[in-house]
This record gives sequence, C-alpha cells and structure tokens, in this order.
Amino acid sequence: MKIDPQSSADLSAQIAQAIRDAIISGQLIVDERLPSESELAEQFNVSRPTVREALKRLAAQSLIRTQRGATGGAFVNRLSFEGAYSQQVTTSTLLLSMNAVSFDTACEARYALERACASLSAQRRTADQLATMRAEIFRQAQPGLTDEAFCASDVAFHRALVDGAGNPVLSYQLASAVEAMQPLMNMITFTARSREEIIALHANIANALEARDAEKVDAALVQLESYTRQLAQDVAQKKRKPA
Amino acid sequence: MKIDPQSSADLSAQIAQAIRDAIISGQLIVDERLPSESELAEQFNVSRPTVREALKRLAAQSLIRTQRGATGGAFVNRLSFEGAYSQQVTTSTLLLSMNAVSFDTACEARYALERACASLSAQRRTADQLATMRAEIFRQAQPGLTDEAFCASDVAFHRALVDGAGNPVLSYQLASAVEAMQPLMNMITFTARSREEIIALHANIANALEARDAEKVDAALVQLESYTRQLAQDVAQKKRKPA
DNA sequence: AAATTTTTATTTGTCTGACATTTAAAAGTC
DNA sequence: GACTTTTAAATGTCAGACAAATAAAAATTT
Repeated sequence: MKIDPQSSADLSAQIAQAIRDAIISGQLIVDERLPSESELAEQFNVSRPTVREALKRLAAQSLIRTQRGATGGAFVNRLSFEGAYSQQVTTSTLLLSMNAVSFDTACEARYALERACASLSAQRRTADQLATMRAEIFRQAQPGLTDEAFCASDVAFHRALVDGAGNPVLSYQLASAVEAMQPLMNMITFTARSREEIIALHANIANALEARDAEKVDAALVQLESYTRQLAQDVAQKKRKPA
Repeated sequence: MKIDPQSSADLSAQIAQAIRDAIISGQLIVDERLPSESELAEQFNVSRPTVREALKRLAAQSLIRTQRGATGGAFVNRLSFEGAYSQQVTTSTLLLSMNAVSFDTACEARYALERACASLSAQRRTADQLATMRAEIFRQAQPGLTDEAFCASDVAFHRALVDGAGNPVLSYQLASAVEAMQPLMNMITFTARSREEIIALHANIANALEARDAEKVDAALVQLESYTRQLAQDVAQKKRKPA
C-alpha cells in the first residue's frame, strides 16, 4: 500500500484509494483489522487527522467499521446485501430526482426489471411470500389509507414479488429500483377508483403466482405498467391545465 | 439541519447524515455552496476536523465536491450516471466476491436483467450500437487474445446491447451487473472451441437485433446463459478432479 | 485608460499536540 | 475463585497553527 507524493489529489483520498484497492484485491480480508490510526499515519507519512479522513471515506462506503476501546480499530466489513441495498436506494433516488429522469423512463426500467424476475418468481415463490402479497393487497383495500401508506404497501408488495425469485442479487438490484421510484409515485394522487384498479391487478398477479403461471404474471405486470403510466400522465395533464 | 447531542453515534456521522438529508430533501440544491468548514463547525458546535470528517464522508459518496481557494468550498454534486455507475460496480463486485454468491446465482441475475432490456433494444437500437457489437465480435475472433481481453470485449458487447434499450436507468442498473461479473468470468478459461461457440451466439444476437426480432434475441440470450453456466461447471469440475 | 502585476483575503488541506471516552485485559483484592 | 480496580490502547474530539490555492481587489506600469 503506497501513495504517490507527486499526485495533486488529496492525501486522504489517495490513502482511502490505496486501502480500498487492498480490500478489493483481497490483500485485506473480511474482519481483518487495519493498523491503528497512528500506525497508518506513520506508514503513509501523514498526520493522524489525514488518516482519519481517509478512514471516514471508507466508512461512508461501508467498506470498514470502527470500534473504540483497547482491542478496537478499523475492521474490513463484510459487505451485506442489506447495506449495499440501502446505499443503492439513496443513490438511485438522488439520480432520479437530480437528473430529471422522466417518469416514463423510470417506470419502463422498473417494470422491465420486474418482469425479468416474474417468471422465476412464478417457479419459486414460497407460500410465505404469497401470503405477504395477499396481506399487502388487503392493506391497500383499507379505506382511509393515505397516498403515502398506499405507496409504501405497494413497494412492499412488489418487494415480495421480487424476493420470490429467490435470487439475492436480483432482489438487491430490483428492490432498489422499485424503492427509488417511491418519491415519484408519492406525487400521484390515487383516487378510490384508481386504487381499485391497482388492487385488482395486484390480485391478478397474486393469483397467477399462486397458480405458478408465469405468462399471466407477465401480462398483469404489463397492464399494471401501462395503467401506472396512464395515471402519471393524467396527473401531469391536470397540473398543466388545472380545472 | 440539526444533530442530536444525545446520540451515541459519531458526530461526524451525524453531521454527514444531516447534510445528506438536506440534499435528498432538496433543501440544498445542485451546485449550491455549503457554508465554509469554519461556519459549519460553529453551526453544529463542533470543531473543524469533525466537520471535515463529515464532509469527506459525503465526498466519498460523490454527494459533494470541494474546491480550494477564495471562492472555494464544498458544493452539492449533480449525481451523474457515470459516477453512480462506477460506484455501483465497486459495490457489486465486492458483494459477489465477499458473499460467496454462486456463479449460477450471479449468472441467472445477469441474464434475467439482460433479457429484460433485449426486447426494448430490438425496437430501439441504433446503427451505431449495432456497429459496436459487430466490432466487438470481430475483436473476439482475433487469435492470440488473452482471456482477460476476451472478457473485456464481452463486457463491451453486452454493454452496447444494454445501451440499445435507450433507457439510462436500465443501462445504469444493468451495466453494473454485467461488469461486476467480470472477475468471475475471468476465472474461466476460454478454449478456442468455446470462444467459437460464444462468438457464434453473439453473432446470432447481433443478427436478431439487426432484424429487430426480439424473440430471437431472447432465444440467443437463453442459449448464451446456459452455455456460460455449462462452461463454469466444467471449470469447477476440473478444479475438483484435475486431470 | 488599459493592461499587467502585486497584494490581500478567504478557503481548503495538513500538521502538532492534547484531552476525553470507550473497552478489554491485567493486576489487585476479598 | 470471583469480584473489583487499575491500566493501557484505541478511537473520538478539540484547539490552534501554518501551507497552498485561488479569485478578487489594489497597485503599478505601459
């Protein structure tokens, strides 16, 4: 692990990169303890605050964790799906909100991905996952539900659908896409009529999954996508030309 | 932007979270300048090193950038697809290498996602993207190509296929999945025979895209997936029982 | 007056040294 | 032997300083 004293980049960034490379290349393995901050400072020939800034950078990426105390220090993290997932949600959400990605584009991506695991889900979904979906459908039908709560339940429903594929990599990638869209979905007002429609489509999906009928799941998802886009369009139109 | 003095979490982590929340919620907008480090230190009632650690955390997530000098400071970054993408590749690569995700699981996820944009790509791919694919196929046929170079070209080919869908969100999500698998793919030795086979399948895909035939693209991808998994299995078997 | 150079102020980057806090192990005590 | 106290090591935080970069302001020259 060396740094280039000629480089114009921040020392803390260089040190972080050096350690990051060591982790990625396997020189540092999971749960291994890094040298103490003072030792690292000596190794890299910098001061402790500089080392600390580097370590905080790595901590922000969940590459390391720190513990205080006698046997404390910085340890290489085992990257968990959960951790990576929540980080991914933050990033995706910001991407959507900052880059003026159109609702249609986001929607298209989401459903394209979701349909990708629908057929796997039809094969593998467990009874538990099906029950979760049914429970969420039931919740969605409750009167007096706020739009936010309705959307949250919608996310949970689709999350269960995705998890049904039984592939953690897919769950990780997809769940973040679904969740990142939630702020956009929250901007849609769901009338009683549109909720009914969505719930019916959700029920179709659940029924098709119960029957392990991949084609019907796919068809229902296609319908749900086009209906969602229709709703968004109506909302956009009303905004332009308020009654 | 406030922090909880009762909390046991690091001050720098709390401050980073407070600023992060402000960015996500839109209180701080793109290219807006944060208060100077000294001002932030005063606001949060902490020292400057602590503020700096917080800012480094945000910089590690590309949420902010810093500039030195008179009009310098920390500015809110516009999250770019490229930046998010490279970060995502790092995370996904580590996830695959650290969590003993089986090759089959990763492969299944990758092709499920890839097939998801194949039909879009068949509709929308540009002549340029098709030409890129053809060029990569040509490169793959060159004798004397190392396995690493072959894999890199493979990534480029699939990247072009994904980009053909014309949906930046899909490109972003998918390209990272494809690229994250590269280290795993690099462990496979591609014999002349297997390269031939893969190149033929790539050609099938390109032809089908040229004809804008979504079904044929899908079929070729299914074949490619099963062939890739077959290859990986052979490699694993040879490792267990070396000739 | 215009162009160039110098100065100056501001801001981040880095260093030094100190103290607080947490934690586990070692030492001491009952 | 079980419990308590001490100690040492590590991270967390602070204060103050200087270095380096940078742009604006001021001064100088043409």
